[in-house]
Amino acid sequence: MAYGYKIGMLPLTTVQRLPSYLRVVREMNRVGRTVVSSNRLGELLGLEAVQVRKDFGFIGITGMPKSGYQVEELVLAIEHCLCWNRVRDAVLVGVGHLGTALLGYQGFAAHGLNICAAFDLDPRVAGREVNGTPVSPMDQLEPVLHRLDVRMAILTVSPEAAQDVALRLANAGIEGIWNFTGYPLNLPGNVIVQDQDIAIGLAVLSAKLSANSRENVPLLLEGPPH
Amino acid sequence: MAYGYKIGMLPLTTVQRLPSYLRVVREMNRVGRTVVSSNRLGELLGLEAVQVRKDFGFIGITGMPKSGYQVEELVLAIEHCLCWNRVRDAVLVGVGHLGTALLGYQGFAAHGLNICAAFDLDPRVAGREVNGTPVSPMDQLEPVLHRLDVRMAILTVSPEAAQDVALRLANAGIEGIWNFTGYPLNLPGNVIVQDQDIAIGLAVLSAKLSANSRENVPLLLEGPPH
DNA sequence: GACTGTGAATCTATTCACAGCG
DNA sequence: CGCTGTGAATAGATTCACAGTC
Repeated sequence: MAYGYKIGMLPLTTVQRLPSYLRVVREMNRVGRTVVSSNRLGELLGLEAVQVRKDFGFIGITGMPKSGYQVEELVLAIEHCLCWNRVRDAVLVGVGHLGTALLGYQGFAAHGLNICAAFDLDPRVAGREVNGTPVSPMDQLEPVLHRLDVRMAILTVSPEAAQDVALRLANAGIEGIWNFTGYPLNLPGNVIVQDQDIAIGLAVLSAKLSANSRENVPLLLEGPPH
Repeated sequence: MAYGYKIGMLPLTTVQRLPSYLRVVREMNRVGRTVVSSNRLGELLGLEAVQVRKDFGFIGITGMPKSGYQVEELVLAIEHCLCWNRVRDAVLVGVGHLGTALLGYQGFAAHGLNICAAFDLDPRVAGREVNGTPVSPMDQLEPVLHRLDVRMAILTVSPEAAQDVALRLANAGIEGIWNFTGYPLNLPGNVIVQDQDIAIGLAVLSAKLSANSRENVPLLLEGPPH
């Protein structure tokens, strides 16, 4: 019930690896390389070659014995899986430090994402443009959303405001929320929430660093995974 | 070889859930709540109660039948696991949109992280302070690092510069790199790299959104996980 | 009765081993 | 041969079922 192993027909873990495959094969495509083996890709990304082959099997890509996979075919197939071959509009709510950074991030174009409007409570921010995107006051949220036909929202407000704003987004017909607030949103089941909690990465790194230190100090510790 | 299931003696998945537990129990502690059941925590975080109990077992916390777990004990134990109860210094390299946002992020204090110095190539940025942290030019990286005794670095340079800068950090004695560049770093095995790839979250959300659309359109699709 | 704690069962993901093909 | 593709084996995470305790 809590887990969510599959997305459509793809394993979640496969979907999570698609962006890194895509980055590499796009670069290969750019420099004119036409084929690549699972072995080479695995080497570049720190994965087992079998895993790469299994993943490509899931997204319906089949390679050629002896030579490998067609680079261009891979680019198109992965973009298709993620819908990154067409532009998806999104709105951003909360133009603080992080919201501003995301509005200025150039990479979204390569991921088919276009932030077409932003919102903020602060009257000093609302009304202006931030990194090229017009910012409206929060009370314009519902009217603007009704005009725009947007399915996705990026939530970068404070944790305290997160739940309220998310509910307003859900009621205004938003289908997917990319939640940067760290607050665990409680929404009707038809709204998809993707949590992007920066603290998780920091937690893993912190724990690894301290496990590393304890290795040099006398303490019981498990060896590396295999 | 590629996976990394355990951190010290804790399962990776448990470590990844610790930040959300911590956020909730800190809030409970703040408002004066002294005990909490696994059931209640699971409900708040969208997890099974058993999972919560298993996780707490791993970090050595034991509760009381009938009443539950001591909130304060949980806060201390989780902070201890993640080393978030003492301050860990870090440097940040690459003061662009994202780097600036991270320098302005107030939440790091709650995670025991203090960014004590930043670096950037751009001479217009280097020499100034950004959100309270002094920014030095890139050629000061090694000298400053030798003076500071810092173990961790936050990498927010462009993907093109990522590998070079990471190598310099590794050579200067940095033990852990929090890598926001999306570029797969290739470093000596004693350096811990934690990738924070924003594209992964977007990929999962994109895939879920389009899987959702296809549900309403005629197409074969698996039901929810269970 | 309402919780915790845990072995066993289940489900998922990764890895192995090897057949098949150009 | 050098590569892909895949059934079988293994490892890990979650969930179930239930015994134990206050």
